[in-house]
Amino acid sequence: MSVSESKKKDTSTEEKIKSAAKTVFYNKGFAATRTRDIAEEAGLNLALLNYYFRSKAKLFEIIMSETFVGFISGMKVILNDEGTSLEEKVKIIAERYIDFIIKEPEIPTFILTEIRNNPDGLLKRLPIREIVNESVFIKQFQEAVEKKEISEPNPLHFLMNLLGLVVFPFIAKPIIMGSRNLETEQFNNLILERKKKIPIWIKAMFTAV
Amino acid sequence: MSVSESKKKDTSTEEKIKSAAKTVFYNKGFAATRTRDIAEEAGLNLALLNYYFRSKAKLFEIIMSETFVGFISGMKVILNDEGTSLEEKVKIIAERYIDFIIKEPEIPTFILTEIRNNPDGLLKRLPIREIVNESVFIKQFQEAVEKKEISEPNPLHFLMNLLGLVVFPFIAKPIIMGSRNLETEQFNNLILERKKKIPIWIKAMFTAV
DNA sequence: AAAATATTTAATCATTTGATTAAAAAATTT
DNA sequence: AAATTTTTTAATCAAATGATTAAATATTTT
Repeated sequence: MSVSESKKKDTSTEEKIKSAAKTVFYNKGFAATRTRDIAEEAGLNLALLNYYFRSKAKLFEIIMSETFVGFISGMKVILNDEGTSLEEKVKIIAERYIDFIIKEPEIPTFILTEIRNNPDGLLKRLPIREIVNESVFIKQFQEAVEKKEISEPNPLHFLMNLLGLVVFPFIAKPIIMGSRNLETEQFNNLILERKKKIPIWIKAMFTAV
Repeated sequence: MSVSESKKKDTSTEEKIKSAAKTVFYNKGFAATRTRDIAEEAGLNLALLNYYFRSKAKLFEIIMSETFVGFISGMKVILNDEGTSLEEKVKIIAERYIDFIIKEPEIPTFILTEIRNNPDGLLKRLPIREIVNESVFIKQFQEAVEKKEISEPNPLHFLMNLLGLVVFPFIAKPIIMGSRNLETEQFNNLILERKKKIPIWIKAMFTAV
């Protein structure tokens, strides 16, 4: 494939629609999104949407799948790395996910609200159960509990706290920004501080005294 | 007002509509809710909705206001109590909010998603700025920082972490329940454990060594 | 270049959905 | 009990919205 071909594909109509759909779906959710919003965002005729993707639902399905896979699949790899300690895993998750979400800050709210509207359908696709039940992380956690290095026996609390610390500020972003009249840059700086702080906080929370 | 009158009012058509609207709006959000869903949930004719509340938007407005006030106003009182220490405030917030949300678990997601869809309009109504900038809590926090009892100088991190630990599990509820095939009761037990744990975690995170 | 195929557009359809209306029924007042 | 007011219902409207179609344009293949 030539350079011009690949460039052409990047900005092809199909890609334009997908990109516009992402933007609109992320910000408004499925129900509040009009197909006309997507067409307008893409600068294209409405009929192209159905020409390329057959229906709003199908298009959404594609966006959602890609988003979920992009968000969660990395997690599985990190949590199954035999070469990193528990502490290192926390560090890597905090850093990578904060960087990832800063680039696409609407994703957490998007995922959580769309799962609310269709829990069964979407959850089947995500390897959450494997992560929580069979991962290297879980083994390491249980070992640490046995060695009394960790005071909390339930790994679910550990994961909830870690993900909560990482993700919650993005979900509450409008409230946080409104509470102190922050601009996006200030908000992002606040969040970036947390890349270093979260691993320290988690360590303080869970290491047995 | 007689007993029968008050009982009648509790189950009056207007109350039935409000109650049904709460249920449907909480679970699906404004955009995904059809006025017909509300009428059906209430077991009433669709036209009654407009007869009593004039429009879907007006009805939503009422539900939302009541929900927001109920959720946040208590917080302001707790954080402005001169008679409780920082540590006690954390304990009270964790306990009260977990009890509150267990009764209406959809509220956090409802609030956060509806704020996303209309940040300016709704945030004006909430006394977030006063809480974060002028509360007794803030004074106590700053004193503790000066006395080097607390290592983290920014109260926003403290509040984000506290609220994140309390609220995030409810937002991620479908994922958490799906991850281990939990029933609602098991999920609630997991959450109830956190009433005691969160104050301990917060203390561990923030007390200077 | 001609033919065939793929893409795009404008117009239109059918359904959904928020809202209204006029009449019926119920409750309240006189 | 009659008159009046309030509440409820069934039918319908109008706008929004997802989707389709047929024709026009562009691209690719022969």
